[in-house]
Amino acid sequence: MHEFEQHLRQELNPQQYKAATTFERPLMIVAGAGSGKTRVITYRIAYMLSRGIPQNQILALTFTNKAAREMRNRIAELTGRKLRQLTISTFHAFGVRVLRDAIVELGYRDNFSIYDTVDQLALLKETARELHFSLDGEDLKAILTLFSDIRTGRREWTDESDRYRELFNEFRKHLRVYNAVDFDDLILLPIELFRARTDILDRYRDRFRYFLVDEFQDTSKDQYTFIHLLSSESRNLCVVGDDDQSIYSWRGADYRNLLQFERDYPEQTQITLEQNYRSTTTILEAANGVIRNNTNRKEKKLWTGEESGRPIELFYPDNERLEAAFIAERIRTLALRERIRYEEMCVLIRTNSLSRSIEEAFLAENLPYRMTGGTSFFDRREIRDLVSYMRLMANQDDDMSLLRILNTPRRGFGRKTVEVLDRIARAGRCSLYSAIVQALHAADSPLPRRVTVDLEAFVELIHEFRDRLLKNRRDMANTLAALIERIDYWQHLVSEHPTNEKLARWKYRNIELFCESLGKWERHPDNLEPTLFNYLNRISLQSRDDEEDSEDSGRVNLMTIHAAKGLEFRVVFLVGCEDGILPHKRALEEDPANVEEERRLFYVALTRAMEKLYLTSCRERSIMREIVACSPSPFLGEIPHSLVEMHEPEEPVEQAEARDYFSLIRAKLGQQ
DNA sequence: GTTCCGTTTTTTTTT
DNA sequence: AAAACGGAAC
Repeated sequence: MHEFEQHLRQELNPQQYKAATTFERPLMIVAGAGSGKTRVITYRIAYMLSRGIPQNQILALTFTNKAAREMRNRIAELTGRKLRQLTISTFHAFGVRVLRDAIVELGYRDNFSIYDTVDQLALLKETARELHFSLDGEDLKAILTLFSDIRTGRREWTDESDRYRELFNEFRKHLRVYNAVDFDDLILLPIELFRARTDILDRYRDRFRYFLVDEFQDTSKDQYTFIHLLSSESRNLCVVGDDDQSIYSWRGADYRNLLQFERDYPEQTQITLEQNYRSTTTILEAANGVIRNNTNRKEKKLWTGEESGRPIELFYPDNERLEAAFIAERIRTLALRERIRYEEMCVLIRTNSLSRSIEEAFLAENLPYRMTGGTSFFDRREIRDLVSYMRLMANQDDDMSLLRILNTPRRGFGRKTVEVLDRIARAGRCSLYSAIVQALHAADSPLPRRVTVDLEAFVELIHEFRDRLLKNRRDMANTLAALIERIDYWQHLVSEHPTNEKLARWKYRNIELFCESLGKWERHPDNLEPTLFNYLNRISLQSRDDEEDSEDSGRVNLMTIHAAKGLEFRVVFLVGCEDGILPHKRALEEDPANVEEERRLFYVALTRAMEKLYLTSCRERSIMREIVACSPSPFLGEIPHSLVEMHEPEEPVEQAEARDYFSLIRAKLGQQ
C-alpha cells in the first residue's frame, strides 16, 4: 500500500480517511464543530500531492488570509515541500489575481484601486453632495448595504428604496471614472469577465482542475457562481462546511448554496464528520442543547469520547466593571493554580465595543492580552493618509485618495478650491487629478494665482514620488520615508494634536512601523514582484485578524465571536450573555428570523471551548453612557440546567438573588 | 476662503 | 469618549 495512505489510516478516523482520500469527484464534507476539519483538508491536499496531482492544478479558497496561510503552512509541514505552485487564497485575493490578469478586457486600467467601506462612505457623501441629495438623518451604512444588495441581486428596487436609485447610478459611475473597484466587484467582475470571454475562462479551467472551498456555509451566491464557473467542467469540487456555523448571512452568505451544490453536482459524495475531538461532553451537550432549537438544519449528532469534564460556570455580575474584574481574577487564578497558559484562554465578545471594559480591567490588573480585530492597523488615520498618497501615485484617477491628502498636511486648499476643481472634472467627465492638470494648463484658469502655484507644487510632488515608487525596485520604503520627510508629516501630527504630544509621537511611531513592514515585504526573498500595485492590493485585502502574527504569545486572547471561528481554546469566557447583545437587538429589529443566526453565533462561541466555559450576564450595563437594566440571554435557558453551575459570589445574599434570577429566566422561557 | 471650536451623534458582525 | 459636522472667527 501507498506509504502516505497508511499514515492517513493511522491518523484519521474512517470518515476522515474517506474524506481525505476522495478527490476524483465532487465531495461535500459536513464537518461539525471540532471534528478535525482543518486536519482533513490539509491531509487531503497532501494526499493529492502524494498521488501525483501537480500543485498548480489545485485551487483552495478560504475566507481569511489567516486561514489560507495556516493551511499552507500545515501542508508544507506535512509534505516537507515548498509549495510554490499551490494556490491557497481567499476568494477576494483570487478575484484580484484574475482582475490583474485581465481587467483591461472590461474597460478598466490595470492600476485599479480597491475601495473599502471607508472609501465607499466618502464616495457616497461626495456623490450625494453633487446630486444635492440630502443625507441628513440617513443611515449611510444601510445605504451602502442596499447598494451592495442591489448589485449582487439580493434585493430589488422597491417604491421605498427607489429614491436612492439615481444616487446608486452616480455612485457606480464614479467608481468607474476613478478606476476603482469595491469588494463586491472582486467577485462580480471576474464572473462578468468569464462570461464575456470564454477563452479566458477556458484558460483558468485548463490551469485548475481540483477545487476546494473551506467554510462553504459562508459563501455568497456570487462566490458560488464564481467557483461553479471554474469547476463545472473538471467537476472535482470539494466543499467543506457546517450549516450550524453559518454566521455571515448579513454579508451575503447563503446557506442555500448547500442545496445548489447538491443539484449542480448530483454525482457528489457526502461525508459527515460527527466525532468531536475538541470539547468535553459537558460543553458539547450544552452546545447541542442550544443548536437543537434551530429549524432547517442538517441533522447531526456530535459526540465525543471525552469524559464529562467540568461544569459550565454562569455568573451574574452587577455591571460590566465587575464582569471584567471577575474574568481577570479567574484568568489569574487559572494561570496560577492550574498552570493554564494565557494564550490558551480566550474572552469572546459579540461586539467590538464590549472590549473596552475588559481591556481596562486587563490593563489595571497587568494581564497581558491580545485583541484580534478591532480597528485594523491600516484603518488608523495616519496610515490611511500615507496609503492614500501611495494609492494616488499608483492610480491618479483615485479621487477619494486625492481628496484625503490634497490638504493633508494643510496646503491652503479648502472647500472652494475643491468645488472649482470638481466643476472642471464633471464638465470633462474626468477625475479630479486630471482636472487639476487641466486647470494648470488652461489659459484662463478659474483659480486664484496663489492656489494655482500651490497646486503646481502639489502635482510636482506627486509626480516626483510616483516616478521613484514605480521605477526603483525594492526601494519603496526609503521613498516613502523621504516623502514623509518632505511633507513634514511630523509637524502635521504636532499641529493636529497641539495638546497631546504623546499621541502625536505614538502616531509617528505607527508610521515608522508601516515603513518598516513595507521594507520587510519588498525585500522578502519569496516576493518576486514587489510592485506598488501588489503592495496596495495586498493591504486592502488584509483583514484585522491577520496582521503580523507576532509570535510573542503568552497573552490572553480577546476577540469577537466572528473572529474566533475556526479557533479553539482550553478556557473560554463568553461576555455579555444578555438579551439585546446576544441575540443582538439590531439583528432582531432587522428581521426577527435572525434569531437563528444569533443562536448559531452563540453555538460557535460555546464550541470554541475545550475544557472550561464561563458565561457572564450583567444585571446592568452602561450603553452609550446610559445605565441600562439587562436581562439574561434567552439562549442561556436552552443549555441543559444540569450542566451549569452558578458562580458563588462572596456575599450569600447575592447568591440567593442570583438563583432567583436563574429561575426567572426559566419562567420566562416557559412562557414562550 | 480657510481654520477653529463647540455641538451632536454614535456601537453588529468583516472580506 | 471620540469622531464628525456645522457655524463663527480669522
